[in-house]
Amino acid sequence: MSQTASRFEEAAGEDGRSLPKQYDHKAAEARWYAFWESRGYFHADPDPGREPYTIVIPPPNVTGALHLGHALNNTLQDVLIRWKRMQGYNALWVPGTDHAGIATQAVVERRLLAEEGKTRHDLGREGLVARIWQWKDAYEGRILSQLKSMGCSCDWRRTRFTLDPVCARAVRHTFFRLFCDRLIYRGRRLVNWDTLLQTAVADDEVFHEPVPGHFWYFRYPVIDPRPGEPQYVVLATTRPETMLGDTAVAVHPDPEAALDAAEKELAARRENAPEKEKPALEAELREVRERRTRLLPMLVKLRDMALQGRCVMLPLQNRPIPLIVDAWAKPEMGTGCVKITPAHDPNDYEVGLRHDLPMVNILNPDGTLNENVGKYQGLNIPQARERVVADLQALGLVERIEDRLIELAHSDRSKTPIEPLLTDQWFVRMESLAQMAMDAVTDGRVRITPARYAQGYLAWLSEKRDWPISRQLWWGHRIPIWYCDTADEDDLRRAFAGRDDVAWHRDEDGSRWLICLRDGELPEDAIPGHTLRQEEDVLDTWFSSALWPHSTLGWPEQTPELAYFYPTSTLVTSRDIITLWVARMVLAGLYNVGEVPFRDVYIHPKILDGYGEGMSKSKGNGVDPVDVMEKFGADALRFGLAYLTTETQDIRMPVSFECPHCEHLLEQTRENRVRPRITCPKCKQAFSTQWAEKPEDKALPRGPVVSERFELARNFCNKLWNASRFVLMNLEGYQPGETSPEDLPLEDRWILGRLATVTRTVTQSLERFRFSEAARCLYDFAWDEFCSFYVEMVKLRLQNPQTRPAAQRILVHVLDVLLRLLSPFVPFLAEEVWQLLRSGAPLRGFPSPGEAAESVMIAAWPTARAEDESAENAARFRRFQEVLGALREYRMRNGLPPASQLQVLMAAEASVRQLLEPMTPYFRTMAGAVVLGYRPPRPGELATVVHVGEGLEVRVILDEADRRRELERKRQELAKLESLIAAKRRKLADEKFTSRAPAPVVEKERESLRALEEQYAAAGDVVARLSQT
RNA sequence: GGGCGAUUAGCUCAGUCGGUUAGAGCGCCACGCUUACAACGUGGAUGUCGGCGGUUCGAGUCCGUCAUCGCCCACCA
Repeated sequence: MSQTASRFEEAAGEDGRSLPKQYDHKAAEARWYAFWESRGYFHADPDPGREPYTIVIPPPNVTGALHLGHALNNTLQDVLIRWKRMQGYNALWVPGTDHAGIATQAVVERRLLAEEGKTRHDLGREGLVARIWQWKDAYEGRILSQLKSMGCSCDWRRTRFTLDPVCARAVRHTFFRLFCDRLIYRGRRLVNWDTLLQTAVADDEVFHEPVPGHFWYFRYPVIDPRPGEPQYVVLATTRPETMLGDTAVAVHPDPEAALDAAEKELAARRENAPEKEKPALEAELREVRERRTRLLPMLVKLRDMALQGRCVMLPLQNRPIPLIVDAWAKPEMGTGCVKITPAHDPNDYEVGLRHDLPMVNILNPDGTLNENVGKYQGLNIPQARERVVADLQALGLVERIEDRLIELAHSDRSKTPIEPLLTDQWFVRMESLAQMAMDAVTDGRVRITPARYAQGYLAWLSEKRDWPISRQLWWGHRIPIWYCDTADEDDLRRAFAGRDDVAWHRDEDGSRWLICLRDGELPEDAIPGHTLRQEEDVLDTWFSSALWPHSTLGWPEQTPELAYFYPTSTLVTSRDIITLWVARMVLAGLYNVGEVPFRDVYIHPKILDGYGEGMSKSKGNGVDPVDVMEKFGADALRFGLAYLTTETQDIRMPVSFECPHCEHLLEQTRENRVRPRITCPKCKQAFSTQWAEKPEDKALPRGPVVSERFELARNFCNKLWNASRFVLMNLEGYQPGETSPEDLPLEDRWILGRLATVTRTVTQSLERFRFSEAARCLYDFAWDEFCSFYVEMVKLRLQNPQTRPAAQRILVHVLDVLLRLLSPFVPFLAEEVWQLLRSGAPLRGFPSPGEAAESVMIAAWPTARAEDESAENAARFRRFQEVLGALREYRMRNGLPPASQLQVLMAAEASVRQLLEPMTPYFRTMAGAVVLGYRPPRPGELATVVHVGEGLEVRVILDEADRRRELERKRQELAKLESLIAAKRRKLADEKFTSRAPAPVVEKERESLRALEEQYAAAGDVVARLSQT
């Protein structure tokens, strides 16, 4: 026995009597995690003799500490990995963290500015990156320790970071291969530009939010209008400043046909629309028709002018721009024509490409206007907007202004408005890669659970939009490209002769060489006589994340780990990164390794606050799992989360501040959750929150944020602890031995049968990722069956030296199996009890004893003993439970004092009597009822019926004082039974039912009617007897 | 605009293949500290299963529709 365990044994005492009445989670957690680690239980190494089961962690961002969503994600992974480990799989859980490029750099930059008033340019690239590494070290440490305190059984030797040398090598090899395969290219494209962080961001990193704005109507003068032609074109915009970059005005090629089509569509929609929407559609329809008279003639004229190559004058810039013909201009919208700003709008960009328009970029990377806008240069966007509108107004070119709510694109990271900007970026060509990833799901090589999420995955991939992978940041994998403008191809061939780790081709516009290197760095003078310049940009974080399942296992090296553990088994993640991450892992795995990265993807629910909003740092409604563990324990956190993980529902979790002074719980509201300090309404003392920044706030004790929804799990843990204490306190004289099922009393055979069923249910639930189902099954069994019945009943047998040994063996065995089933959910508690049980009962089992494993986490997962399951035993035990329940109810209803004894008469058929007679002592201990005999009441004996079952009537001897009340109750009962019986009879008299419903259902109804009639007869009999004087 | 999910007790949620009188935890009421457990025990009260229509012998469950809430995708000069 290890030192840890023997010291523990001493502390526990010999018979468990000195164990505390409340489970001390803190002591157990520290003790057993260290024990597991010291034994190397979390380690997994390739072993051809065993089947692997692998999970790679979704690497948490090093931006900050873990929140409750991570706790859920990792709890579920640990449940799976512990379960599979116990099933005998060689179970590997690879841990690690993600550098989260843009997010982490943004956090560190923000802090740098707040605390030191410096920007990244004050530190320079190296300085800033060094700062971020410091930050990363601190938060990585904190994250890993949070995972450990949750009990996560990761193989910590294999901890990876997406920016570490192993992952970096994988990134470089992937980039190099993609480059050689021409699947990576550089091009000038319109991208989402974050002007605060000054980087491109992907569509996925953009969210839309309605903000109040305006619709401005401007007039662009027509150049040299001919008679009958309009003097100017009216255009509408929500972003006036972009007009400075306009290079055309578009009009539809056939405005009349377009209006016809629009009208037709609206008319059709109106036909099918529900009444409520009809007025709105009606109005739209009128509007379109009205346009025919109001706008159509002019649109036709403008179209003709466009075909003649006519121009309008762009005001303020005094630049002629062409009228063009393009179907993008919808006659049914706006003013019917549209200004084209190719460099600052995605749709206009497409128009610009079609018509080969100049693309005038008007923005600097920081969001100020550049040299292309003359006197507006240097203004920021709001300033420029104001000036442009004012200047146009002064020229009389503003027709009108309307208020309007605009769905404005914002950057996920900086929360500032996104500007579409034309820049040089790197892209991955998605066509073939996306198809591979789609096929993997459609043909079932990757299974997504719940299946409905496959739809979004496929829809997103089917767009096959190229993936912008460059980011103008400093924190990340630098793009391994060197530029050379001056060399010719011969120079390159000579310089890199014989090297297979260098590849090159020309830039899209042919102006320069792009040279890609697989490993290491290229010196500036790698090509004699020419100077190389390295690309400044870094790669999108998801580029390295996409490689995670194989890069963590050592790819591109053909490591034994890669060969053995890849493809991994299950990926557990949340739905918001199915496209960003899951899809990209699938395509990267297929491209690099030629095999899918995982067989199963399980998508778990999201944790929401009491208002149904997602939890986040910025909202201030986040919960730190450490706070929950501190208050309730790691096991309660885990069990509580698993219990709440159902198929379709997100987890709604109202949260409270806990006053650190008086433990009062203060419900968190939208209003109070962002305050730096709160005064407890109960004890009137102040405490600080996560928002505390001022020293005087920070000095206050912190009020943790917790949720009462973990109480159920905490109470359950305590219940398990006390049931275990009971077993441990009754181990004296325990002797392991063979037990034959035939010798066991009903309660033993019942609990063994239930144990088998529970074992099968829990196993099947886990196989289908039904975590809540598994947890509920264990909860109900442990509490309502093991504790409330089995333990209560076994107490009697433990007192009798004759029956004690067998009772002990079964009791110990049931606890043993239960602990193993619970162990993936509540590993600390299970281990604590397991070790105590091991010192008192090292040999145990049914029907034959065996030696208990040295830890529950490496014990064998139970298998259901089908031969223990007996529907007959279950039914027999249920009869006992029913009688017991009826007797208890009678006691409570009549407010009998606890010490009083019920006197019971049973009228029973022989078989029922045979069943109930052995239970006589239990009626006494569990219901305070003495069975006087198996007979009907004698004449004059005052009694009432408390239970009627098949072949059984249970009566209780009545006090004269209770007669009236009981009479009244029975009369009410009769009335209720009467209506039930009437309904039942009607149903059975209905020929449609009896002829069409399946025979067993009809028979069941008949039986049910018979039972009701018996109850009715019995109650009637009681009424008759009690009514007599 | 397209898609997904939800609506069951005061609150948070289960409810398997359509089949007895619809469940749990918390909260509430009554009684009880009985040597495993008051973080507990025993018992109780609480329901138009969102509305309407349909299929069916039978609907919380299946279909249609409406309402409300949440999420995702696309788009809006």
